[in-house]
Amino acid sequence: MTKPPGVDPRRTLTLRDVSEASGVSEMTVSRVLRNRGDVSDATRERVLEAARSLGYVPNKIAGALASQRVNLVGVIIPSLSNMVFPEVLTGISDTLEDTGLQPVVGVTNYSPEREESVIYEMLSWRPSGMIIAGLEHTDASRAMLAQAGIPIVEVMDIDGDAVDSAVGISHRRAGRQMAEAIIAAGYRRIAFCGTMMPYDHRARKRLEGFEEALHKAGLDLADREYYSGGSALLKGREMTEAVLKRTPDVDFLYYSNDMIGAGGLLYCLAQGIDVPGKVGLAGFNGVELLDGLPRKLATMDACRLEIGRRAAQIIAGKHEGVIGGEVIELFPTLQPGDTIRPA
Amino acid sequence: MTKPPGVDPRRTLTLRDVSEASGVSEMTVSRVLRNRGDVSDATRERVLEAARSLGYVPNKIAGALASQRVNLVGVIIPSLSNMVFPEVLTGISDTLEDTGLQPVVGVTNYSPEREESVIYEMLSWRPSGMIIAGLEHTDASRAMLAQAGIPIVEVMDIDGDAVDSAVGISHRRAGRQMAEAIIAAGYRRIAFCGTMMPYDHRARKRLEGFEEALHKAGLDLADREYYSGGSALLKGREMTEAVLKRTPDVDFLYYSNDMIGAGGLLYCLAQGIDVPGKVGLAGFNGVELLDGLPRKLATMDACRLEIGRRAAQIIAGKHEGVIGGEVIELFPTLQPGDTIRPA
DNA sequence: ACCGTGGCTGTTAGCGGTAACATAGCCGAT
DNA sequence: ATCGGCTATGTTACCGCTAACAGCCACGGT
Repeated sequence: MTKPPGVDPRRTLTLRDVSEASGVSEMTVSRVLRNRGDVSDATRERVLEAARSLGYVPNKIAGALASQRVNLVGVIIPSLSNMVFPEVLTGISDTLEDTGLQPVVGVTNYSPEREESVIYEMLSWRPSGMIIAGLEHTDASRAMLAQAGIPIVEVMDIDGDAVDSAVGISHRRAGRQMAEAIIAAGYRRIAFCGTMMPYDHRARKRLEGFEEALHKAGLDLADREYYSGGSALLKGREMTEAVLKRTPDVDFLYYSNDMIGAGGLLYCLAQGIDVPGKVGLAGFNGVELLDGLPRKLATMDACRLEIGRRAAQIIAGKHEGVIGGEVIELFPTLQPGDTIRPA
Repeated sequence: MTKPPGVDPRRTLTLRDVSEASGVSEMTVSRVLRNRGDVSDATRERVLEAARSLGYVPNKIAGALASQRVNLVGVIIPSLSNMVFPEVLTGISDTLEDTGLQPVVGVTNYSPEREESVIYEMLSWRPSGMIIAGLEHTDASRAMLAQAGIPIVEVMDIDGDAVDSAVGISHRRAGRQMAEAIIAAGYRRIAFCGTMMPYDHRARKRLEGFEEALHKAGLDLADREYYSGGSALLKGREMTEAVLKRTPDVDFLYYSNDMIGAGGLLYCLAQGIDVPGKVGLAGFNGVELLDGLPRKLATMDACRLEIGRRAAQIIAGKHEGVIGGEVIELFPTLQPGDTIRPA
């Protein structure tokens, strides 16, 4: 808050101002504004009227300090441009809505150091709980979270050890399932296109599961291509072109997300390539965007809304007193769409 | 992590704990942790070591109350799923990065009532400044913002009256310019597809400017179609089909945003419609997504990053002492792409 | 009349920091 | 030796609100 020097006639108001304007003690005003304790209707009316006419806005900083209670829940995610995370956020907000808790978002840009400082910053506001994407954090981050004495929910992923609670899917399993479906459909020359980001652990785990299943079937990735930055749709197009030129006998492309998958799909259609006959395609996430494409891309839903909801429920529940970490695994369903040929 | 002295091992730590552990006063610890004032190197080291080994995280609530300073900037936007707003946010974060200020996001879902309560909630944390999308707010909202005694920047739009400062483009003018370009290219049977949302004031203003320019040229909208909810890409496709079936002689479709425009483009291409020969198309926003489409959609950049940056600069500047509302108009450029035929 | 009771309101003492001022050494200049 | 001027550290008084408890008053039962 900027404190203007000198005597400011528009000094920010305090309980005292409302108390003087309504002729009762500050405590009574506080009670009225929080709907707590017994206050007579007459007094309540007078106080509310005074507060309204003055335009009083309570100071939650002081309130939080005095009551040792903060109705905020920190939510830390890697990015806002991924679409996946806003959806998780939606699930969180919806569920928190009627608990009196409020989400506060922090973004790390997939950087562990940045994540560490965002965690530190958030904890310094003493939130009631924390929801954070992923299970991979720096040692310092984990220590801070563990020490904080508040419920922590790590979301999206359950392949690893949680600090406290976790809600998510097994990306390794998801990758495996997709590979199995692809193999079952008869594809054999399978390539992968994905992000270069070393810190997208979930994409990495999907690929690991995917390759594991390939190996089990005696196969290897026929080709692979990575990108970073830029328009995902465009990159998908470019990577697809690169792979198909370099390894013409590829008959399936597995993308680390739907956006690049959509780019690949548009490329194939524009080139007149028979999808899914000559080349099959699959992505990951089940983003809404896909509904508008000329053909439906095979994908797996990442249960984003549900993850947000369950995470928020855990926080809201603990807030009420429960303790102890729990791990909730959700199971994504494979949506074959129109880009894997029927087995 | 060393176990802190005292009865409750998991009690949250305070300055006093660090002070006792390092043998100096709380004040000195406070100075070290904020890098303020003169502290000898020896003491500094000792304090930092103690703080680190205890895992102390300062309590910003107490700090803010005592110092009357909060390094937060409230940012209120209608939605996170629009892509436009995350980009504005990026501009804001980037600029705020090295000012010690930190953005805190609130989402209104295009509801004025929700906006009002988000404003109230945010102001109750006494932020250093506030950035809020749009110029249209309830009377109560405007009053709160005006009274708050902090810099307020309304962003995206400058067609209207600002509470304090504003940074944005004229959507009315943007609509007009697009109409003029379309008319100049020889199109005459022009239709509009857009959102139904009554509170998307900027889309409304663009349409108003657009129609104004049509009227000036003696034209009227040949048809119009609205949607709400669902996948924008899909809706664009459906609306386009509906318009072209209902009014077959339409030769141009103006979309209220790029996403539905992209859907329309994909539909036209799939139908083998000659774009831009038989039908021209244009959207609005200049979203990155468009780069990946088979053909480039005509659009106008909404200067989102720049808006975020300038808004943040204003807050950061005022924070340093400057006062007085300023209005900054930015000028979007028309990107004709491949979907308006050359004039 | 007395006391207990319950409804309403006020008083006191912090919450965990920080601003502002006070103080203790230590130095060199007088 | 004295003093002023540093630098490094400590002390005090809040910031604006709320938990916990204290006080007051009207009322009804005995």
